[in-house]
Amino acid sequence: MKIGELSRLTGVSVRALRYYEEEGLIRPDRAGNGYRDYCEGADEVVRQIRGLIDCGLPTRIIRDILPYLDGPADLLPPVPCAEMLDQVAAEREQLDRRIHCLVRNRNALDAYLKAARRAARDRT
Amino acid sequence: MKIGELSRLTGVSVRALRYYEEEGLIRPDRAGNGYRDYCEGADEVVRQIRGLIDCGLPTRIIRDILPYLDGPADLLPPVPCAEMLDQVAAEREQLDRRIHCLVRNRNALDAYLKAARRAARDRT
DNA sequence: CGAACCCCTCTCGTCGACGTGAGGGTTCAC
DNA sequence: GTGAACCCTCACGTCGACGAGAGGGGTTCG
Repeated sequence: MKIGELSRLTGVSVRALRYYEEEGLIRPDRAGNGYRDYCEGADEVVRQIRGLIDCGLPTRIIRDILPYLDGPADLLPPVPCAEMLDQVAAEREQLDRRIHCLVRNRNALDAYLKAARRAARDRT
Repeated sequence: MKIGELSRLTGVSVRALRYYEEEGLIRPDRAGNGYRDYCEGADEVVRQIRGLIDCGLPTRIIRDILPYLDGPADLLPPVPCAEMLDQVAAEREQLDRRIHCLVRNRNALDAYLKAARRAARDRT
């Protein structure tokens, strides 16, 4: 798959895809003419990356945890030394904190919307 | 409360606090000498803001939803016109998408950690 | 053959969220 | 009353995540 197609498939700009490669997030191989050649399933990886960037994770951290997010296919832990596990666990905690923050605020918005809609209904 | 104290209390830099004011996220009043005077509870608001910024929300959106996050105290919906409710609902959906993304990835890390630790245990 | 449409690299610009002084007033302890 | 520790307002610098364009090559269609 060439970069343009991947871009259309994911809604991520060509420039951004090249940037992700620069940052080591994704590694397409190259065709004879120098064109990037993305493998099957690259679109899911890109959506994954986009989601995490939207959630405020810097590319450095995404690069670090991406190997462990590829699903149960390769759950064979690649060289799990203890410090590395600690680091992954720390990132897990970071994600957890973000989740708690977002959930709290989503719930607050829900409560507001509920109250506002009831108020609107009562006024009719 | 002066800005330095609030900074120490929240771990947010003085510069960032001034920036939040610039962006209309928080409105301290001023003492006679021109010093910002933050009210009781400002620290919680600041932590709120920090959390959302860490989660990738731009200040513009935080400014929009902040009025509806202040807890059940003022659940009296301030002027809820229909389009505004739609916009709040849309922001709610945005939060929800981010949450789903983070939860999926946190779970993936959990699965990895579990497998890795089991592997480590089995090898001893 | 040439025009249209891909793709490449490189470089400079931009935007949000601050960091970092410069230059100057305030308050408090001694 | 002076030095240290705050505070203020500009204003410029920075860093990450791209946008936008220059300059050039590949391929496909009529």
